[in-house]
Amino acid sequence: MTTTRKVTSLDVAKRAGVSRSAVSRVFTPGASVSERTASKVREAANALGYRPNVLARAMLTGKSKIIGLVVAYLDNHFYPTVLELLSEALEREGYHVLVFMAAHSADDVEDVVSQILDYQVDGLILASVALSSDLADRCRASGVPVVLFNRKLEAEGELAVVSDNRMGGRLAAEHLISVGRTRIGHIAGWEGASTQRDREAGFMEGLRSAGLGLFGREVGDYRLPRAKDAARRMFDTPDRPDAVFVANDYMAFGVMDVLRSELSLRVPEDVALIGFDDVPSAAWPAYGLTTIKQDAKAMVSTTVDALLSEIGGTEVMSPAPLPVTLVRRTTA
Amino acid sequence: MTTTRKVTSLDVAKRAGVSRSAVSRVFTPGASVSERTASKVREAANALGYRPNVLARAMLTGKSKIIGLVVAYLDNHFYPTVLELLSEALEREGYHVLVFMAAHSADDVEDVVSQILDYQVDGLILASVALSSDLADRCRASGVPVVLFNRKLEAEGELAVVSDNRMGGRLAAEHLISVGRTRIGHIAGWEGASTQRDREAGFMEGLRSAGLGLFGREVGDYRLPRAKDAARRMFDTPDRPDAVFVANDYMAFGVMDVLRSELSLRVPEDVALIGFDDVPSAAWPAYGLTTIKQDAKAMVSTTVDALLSEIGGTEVMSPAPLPVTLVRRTTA
DNA sequence: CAGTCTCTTGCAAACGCATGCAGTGAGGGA
DNA sequence: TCCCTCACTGCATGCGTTTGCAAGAGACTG
Repeated sequence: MTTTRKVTSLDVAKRAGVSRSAVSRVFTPGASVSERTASKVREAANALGYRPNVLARAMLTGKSKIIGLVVAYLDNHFYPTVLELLSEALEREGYHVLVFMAAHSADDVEDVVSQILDYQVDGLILASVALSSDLADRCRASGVPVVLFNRKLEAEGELAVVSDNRMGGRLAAEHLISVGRTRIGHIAGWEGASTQRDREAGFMEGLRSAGLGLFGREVGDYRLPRAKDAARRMFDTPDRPDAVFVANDYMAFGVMDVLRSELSLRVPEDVALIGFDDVPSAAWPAYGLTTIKQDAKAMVSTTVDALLSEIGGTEVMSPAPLPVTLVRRTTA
Repeated sequence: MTTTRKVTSLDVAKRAGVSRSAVSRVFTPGASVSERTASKVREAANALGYRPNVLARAMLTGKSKIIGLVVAYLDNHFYPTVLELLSEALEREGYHVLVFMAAHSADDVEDVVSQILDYQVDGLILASVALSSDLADRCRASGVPVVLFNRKLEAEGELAVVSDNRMGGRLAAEHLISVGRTRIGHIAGWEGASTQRDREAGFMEGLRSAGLGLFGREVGDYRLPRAKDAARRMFDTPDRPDAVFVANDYMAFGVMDVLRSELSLRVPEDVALIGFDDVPSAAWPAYGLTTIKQDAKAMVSTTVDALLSEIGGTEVMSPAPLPVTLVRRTTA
């Protein structure tokens, strides 16, 4: 195995008969170089297969062009979609994404963010994970802008991009009511999440406006097995709801599965179902899930805009919650 | 906004009353430091919130502890799963994952890999993307080990981790035959992929062993809309197959959807269906997809082992194709 | 008590690049 | 013709680390 030495700007400089500075400038947009040396350098660079070392550049400029992304629920199809969009959007801006999986414990997030900061990331996106205010301080101290995606912190002034979850919950309630349901239950996600709190608050508002109360409530923690258990508890009884608002699509699939397959209930005839997110598979005919759509594209582009602005040095406020819409399919 | 200066090893050194080398050694496992200075340094580091700058370390040691991952089909649930496993496994070894999305064009892959190399990654995992031999050379020249995941190159001696796709195809054929089907079709994935070629080859072998030929064949390119079109072409006719082997689960869902929802065919009564991968949703009752299971965990750990070995300097050969198994559910 | 060995520690030299500063030459105006 | 301007270029320094080398400090042996 021929251990090919790494080719540096000096090699290129020699071959092109110029100084290291010259080749550096050729690869730095906006620097002052004559076309003549530029072409000499480019030629030499191509011949040698030279490309600037991003890490070295990062040390010097303090900009690594990498964004840390921590994400927790990759089994929920909403997040792969988001990851893809995010990655594309950031690549378009010359950034790249360092991905970190967070277990769901706060300790783990702590740990993970520490590691991320070691990489001198230019920015940090936390998708569906909570951030201790302690940690937020550390980030701020490191000068790393942070934006929370699909989660917000009540107390702190953290930058957060969210949908109008409250309105979404309200829409869900109104829709179930509009199709004539009256015994309406709710299967909640993880109660520590702002999304859950907001969706449920809006949902309760909606019920209340119609003079209805909640017929039943179980917690699914945004996890599939728990959601199925929740469904079993809620429906394996004669006195059951005729409609449920499930806090996200992913859980709704599980709920629907136990309803139809285990309990032989018909959806929507026996029980109407509405979810939240509008993940791609919600549209698949096997589910045809009626749901509240979060506009993932808008969320992503808002996130990227906000983050890049902060990186650029302009302090920015959390954008308004993004609009959600009811997507009516067959389950309600 | 208080622009907090970045805290360096020198700051810690001063505070602890030692040299930069000392603090460096404290953070370098296996270096020679007395417990006394070590604790002084640790204390100072904690007080200042110091953590070594990974990028600076990377420059010097040449090891960035980051692995580039390029991935193309994130909508196919197999890959989020893989990403999660991969990321966890690598984090356990002290590595982190820089993710790059590749469009499906070869040009794009070229571009993407170039960018990855700029980050001085220690290794490269290409999931379901082809690698031009030109590019492979560039990587080798940079001394960056590459392993292909779920795809192999016929010609080159590239490191590749794959399942026994041929055997999988054969198992699929044998199973469909064993449940009494005789008019058996195939909906193929992208024909440029080795997975497709191997699965189909094994499948054809299986048919041939039973004296059967292929009843029909369409191409779905591993994309959902194309797979649905393929299904429409294959089944919207009186003279249709009574069973289909779909080259992966993701497409199989689409196929099943058009069969049941558009063409009112019953699965498996009218047509039996078998997929490949065993993604999580294959087990969901709404589909209950019979399929050939790829052991994602095994694939990932083999990949990580191979990559780390190569990074460690020991030349390693492509491992044998990993065993696959038939998972029988309700569609065949 | 001198000699040797082992354990620590600081010094200084890298790593690959960007950039302020000063210097070069050419061109243009007076 | 002279001087000023301006576009370009090279030098040298610094980014935050790691690490070979040599020197100091004990500890131990004979």
